[in-house]
Amino acid sequence: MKKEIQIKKEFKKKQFQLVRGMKDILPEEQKYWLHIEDLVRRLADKYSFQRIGMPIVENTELFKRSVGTATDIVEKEMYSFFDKGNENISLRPEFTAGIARAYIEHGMLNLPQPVKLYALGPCFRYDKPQAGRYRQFNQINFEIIGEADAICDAQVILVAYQLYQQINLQVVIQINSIGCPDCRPEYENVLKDYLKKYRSKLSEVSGKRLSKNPLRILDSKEKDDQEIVKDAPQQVDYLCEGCREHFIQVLEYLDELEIPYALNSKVVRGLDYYTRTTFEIWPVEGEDGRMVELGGGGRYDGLAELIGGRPTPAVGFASGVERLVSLIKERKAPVKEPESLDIFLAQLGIEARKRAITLFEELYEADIKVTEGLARRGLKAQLELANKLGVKYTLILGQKELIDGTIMIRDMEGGIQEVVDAKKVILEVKKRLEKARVNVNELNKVSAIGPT
RNA sequence: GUGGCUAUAGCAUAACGGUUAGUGCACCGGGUUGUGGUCCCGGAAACCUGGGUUCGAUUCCCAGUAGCCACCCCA
Repeated sequence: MKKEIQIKKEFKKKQFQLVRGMKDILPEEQKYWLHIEDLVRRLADKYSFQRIGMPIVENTELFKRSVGTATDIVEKEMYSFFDKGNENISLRPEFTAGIARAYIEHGMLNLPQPVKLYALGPCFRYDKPQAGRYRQFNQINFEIIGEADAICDAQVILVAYQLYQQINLQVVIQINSIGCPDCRPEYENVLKDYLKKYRSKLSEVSGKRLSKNPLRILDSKEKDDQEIVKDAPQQVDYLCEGCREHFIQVLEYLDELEIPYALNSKVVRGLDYYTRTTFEIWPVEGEDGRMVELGGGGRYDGLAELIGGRPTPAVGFASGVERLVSLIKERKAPVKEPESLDIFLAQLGIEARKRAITLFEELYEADIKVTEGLARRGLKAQLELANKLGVKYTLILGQKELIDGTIMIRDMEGGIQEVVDAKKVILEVKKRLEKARVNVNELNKVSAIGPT
C-alpha cells in the first residue's frame, strides 16, 4: 500500500500554481468586472472620453523619466528586462506615461483640445502581495490632455466620483494642491526648515527623504512622523498666485457639483510628475477600516515636456479595479446579473441529437434565449442541468418525437408537458414565454399597488 | 523590502506521533428501459514542497513556497 502511494507520487506530474501576486478572475466573478467596464464605458460616453489602448510594454526610460527615478515604483517595483534585441523595456506600472507618450507620438496636439482619453487594463508592479494588492492589477484611467483650466480638474474628479457613486460606494475626495515648479521649491525649503527641528525624532525613511523628497514625509504613516507633520507648514499657504487661483477654482467647481471633499495637505502622491491639484479617493469608513485608497490622480502639467513633447497641461485619475470589485462584493452592492435563459433543449438518441444541433441554431436565430445539453446522454441528466440553470421550459426531442414530427414542451415549474408540432415549435415557445412575461408583469403590478 | 499568523479533496472544515484521514456543499453514477427540483444508495477526490527528530510523521522542529495581516508603498 505504502509502495503504491510512493509510486503514485513519483509519477505525479508537477502541479503548477499561480505566479506570486497573480490572480485568476473566475467565471463567477466576471459579472463584477463586466459591471464596472459597463459603467466606465457609459461614463466615458457621457463626458466624451475616447478609449485608447496601449501596449503593456514601453521603453523603461519612459517610466523612469515620467514617474520619477526616486520613486518606489521605478526604484524597486518595475518589471524591467532586456528583450532579444537588447532593448530595455518594462511592463507598464501605470497608464499615464503611456497615454502621454501616445498623445505626443501621434500628434494629438493637432486635434481639438483638450483630448479626453480613457484606458482600462492590466498594470504590473513587483510589490509584496496582500489583499487588494497584486503584482498584476487592473486600472481604469481617465485623462484630459491639453488644457490647464481648473474645470478639467473638476470634471476628472466628477467622473471619478460618479464611478464610485454608481456602484453604491460612498467616497470622499481627499484633495490638495502641491503647487508648481515656481512655488514648490519655496515651500519645500520652509518645510525642510520645519522638519529639521525634529530630525532626531523622524523615522529612518523620513530622515532620508528630508533632503531628496520632503513632501513625501507628509503622508508617512509612522506615528511619530504624523505627530510632527500635524503642525507642519502647509503647501496651500505657499502657493503662487496662479496656483492658488487655480486651486480655489477647482474647489469652487466641486462645491457647485456638490461633490464632498476634504482638504488634506498630506495628499502629495508618489509620482514625480504631479503639479497643482492632487487627490485621492477614500471609501467612507465601513466596519472594515482597512484597504486604503481606491484611486487617485491629479494634474501633471510638466509630464509631456519631461518625455520630449511640447509643454502640455493635463489632468487625470486612476482607479484600481480589483479594489472596486472587492468592495462591491463586501458591501453587496447590486450588479447586473448575467442574462437568464428561457429554454433548455434536451435530446435523446443519435438521430435526435443530430436534429437538435440544428434546432438550437433555429431557436437562437428566432431570438430565444436557449441553451442545450447536447453533451449529456440521459434525459435525467439533462433535466437536472435544466433545473440548475433555472430555465422556464425544456424542449424534449427524442426518437419518438422525431418520427412523429413533434416536440415536447415541458413547463419546469409545474411539470406539465405538451406535445406540439415540430414545425411550430418556435411559435409555441414564444407564445408561452410571452404569457409568462405578462403574468410576471401582472404580479409586479399587484405588489406595487398592494399594501407594503 | 521588514515583521506576525496560516497551510488537510474544487470549496468549507474535523481529527490524529501508528487511522481504511472523518463530515458538509459541489461533482459523477445508480434507485429498471425517455423525466429535474426532495429522498435513498454508491463513486471519484486531500494531509503545500524539501530536510530533520523518531522504530514510525499529515501531526513535532527547521527551511522553502504560497496566502492573509501590519509596516512600507500604492491601484
